Amino acid sequence: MAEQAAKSLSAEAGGRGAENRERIVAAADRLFYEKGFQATSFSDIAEAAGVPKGNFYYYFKTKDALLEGVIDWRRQCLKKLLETLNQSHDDPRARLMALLQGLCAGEDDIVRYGCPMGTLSAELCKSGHEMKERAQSLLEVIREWIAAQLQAIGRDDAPELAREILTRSQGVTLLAHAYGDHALLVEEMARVRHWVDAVLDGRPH
Amino acid sequence: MAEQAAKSLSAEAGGRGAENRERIVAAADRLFYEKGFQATSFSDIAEAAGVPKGNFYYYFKTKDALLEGVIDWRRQCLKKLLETLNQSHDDPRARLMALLQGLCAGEDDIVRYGCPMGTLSAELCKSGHEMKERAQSLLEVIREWIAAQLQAIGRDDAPELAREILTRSQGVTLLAHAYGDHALLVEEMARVRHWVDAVLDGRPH
DNA sequence: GTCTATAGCCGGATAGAC
DNA sequence: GTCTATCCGGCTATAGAC
Repeated sequence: MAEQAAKSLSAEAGGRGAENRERIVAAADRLFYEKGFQATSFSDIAEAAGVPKGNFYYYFKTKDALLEGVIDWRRQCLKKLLETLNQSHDDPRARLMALLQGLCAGEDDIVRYGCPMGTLSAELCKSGHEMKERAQSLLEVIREWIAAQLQAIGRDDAPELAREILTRSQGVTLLAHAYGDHALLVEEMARVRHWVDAVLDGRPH
Repeated sequence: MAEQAAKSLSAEAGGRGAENRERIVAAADRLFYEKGFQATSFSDIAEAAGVPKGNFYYYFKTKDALLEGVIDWRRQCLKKLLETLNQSHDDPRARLMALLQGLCAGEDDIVRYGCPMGTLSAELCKSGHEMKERAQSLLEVIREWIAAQLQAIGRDDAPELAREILTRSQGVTLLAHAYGDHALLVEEMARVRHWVDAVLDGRPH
C-alpha cells in the first residue's frame, strides 16, 4: 500500500513533472520576451509559473540551461507556425505573404516587446552569451523558409532576397518597438509587402 | 594662504572634476555600448575609467543618472557628426549618401555591438526603463536630419522616406550584429544606398 | 519528485575619514 | 573633491528534509 501510494504518486509526479517542465519553459519564454533574459529572475518565473524556486534545479541545472530550453521551445513554435502556413497555402507566394501579414498579428506584443527572435539575438550577442548562436538559428530557420518559398517561385536570387526581406522586417519591428508606435509597424510592414509584391511581379517599385 | 591653497586646489579640482566626469561618461558610454547597460557594473566602469567606485556618486547620484549623461553625450557626438556632414557637403543628397556610407565606417563595432542607438533603445524599451524616451530621441535626431536633407532636395514625402531609410538601416545593423556577419553589413548597406539613389533619381528600383 | 531554507556572491548605494 | 570601507538587497545556485 505504501508502494502503491508511492507509485501512483510517482506516476502522477512524472506526469506533473513533464507538465511542470513545460509550465516553467512557457513562463520563462514569456518573461524573457517581455523583460529580456538578464532582467528576468528565477523569482519572476517561479511566481508566473506557480512553481517554487528551488524546484527549478530539478529540471534545469542553470539559468543558461533554461534559456536553452526556451530557445528550443521557440524554434518548435516557429516550425509549427511555418508548417501551418505550408499546409494552409499551396502557393509559395501566398505562404510568404501570409507570413508577412502574420507578423502584424501579434501587433501589440511587437510594439511593446519587439520581435522575439531579433531582440533575443541582440541581447545575447551584446552580452557575449554562449547561447547567441542558438538564438541566431531562430532567425536562420525563418530565413531558410523564406528562401525556400522564393526558390519554389523560381527566383534564382532566393537567398539574397530572403535576407533582404528578413532585414527589412527586422528593421520595422525594431523601430516600431523603439518608438512604441503601432502605426509605424502597420504602415512599414505594408510597405514591405508591397515591395515584395512588386519584386515578384517584376514591376518597378 | 590657506584660502589661497584651498582656492587653487578647488580650481584644480574643478578642472579635474570636469575631466573625471568626462572620463567616467566616456568609459560608461563605451561599456554600455559593448556590453549593454544592465550588464555593465560600476566596477567595470571604475576599472576602465581609472576612477574609484565610491567617487562616482560625487558626479552621478545613481546609475540612471549616469545613463542620462551617457545618452546626452551620445546625442552631442551625433549632432557633431551631422554638423560635420553639413559643413563638408553642400549638396543635401551628398550629405545623405555620406551618412549612409559612414554607417559602415565603424564596421567592426557595428558587427560586434550593433548600432549604438538601436541597441540601446531596444534594451531600455524591453526593460521598461524610464530613460527609454531619451534613447528614442537619439533615433529621432537622425531621422529628423535625414528628413531635412530630403526636404531640401524637394521631396514632399520626406518624413515617410526618412523613416523608411532609418528602418532599413536599423534592419541591416541588427542582422549584421545578430549574425556577426561583416559581409552582410557591407552588402545590405550598399543595397540601401542604391535604393535611395534610385528613389531620388525617380528610377524604378 | 517536491519544496524550504539558506549559502555565497555581486550589484548599487551610503557614510564618513581625509 | 577624493577615496575606503561597508551596508543591504537580490541574484543564482545548493543542501537536504520530506
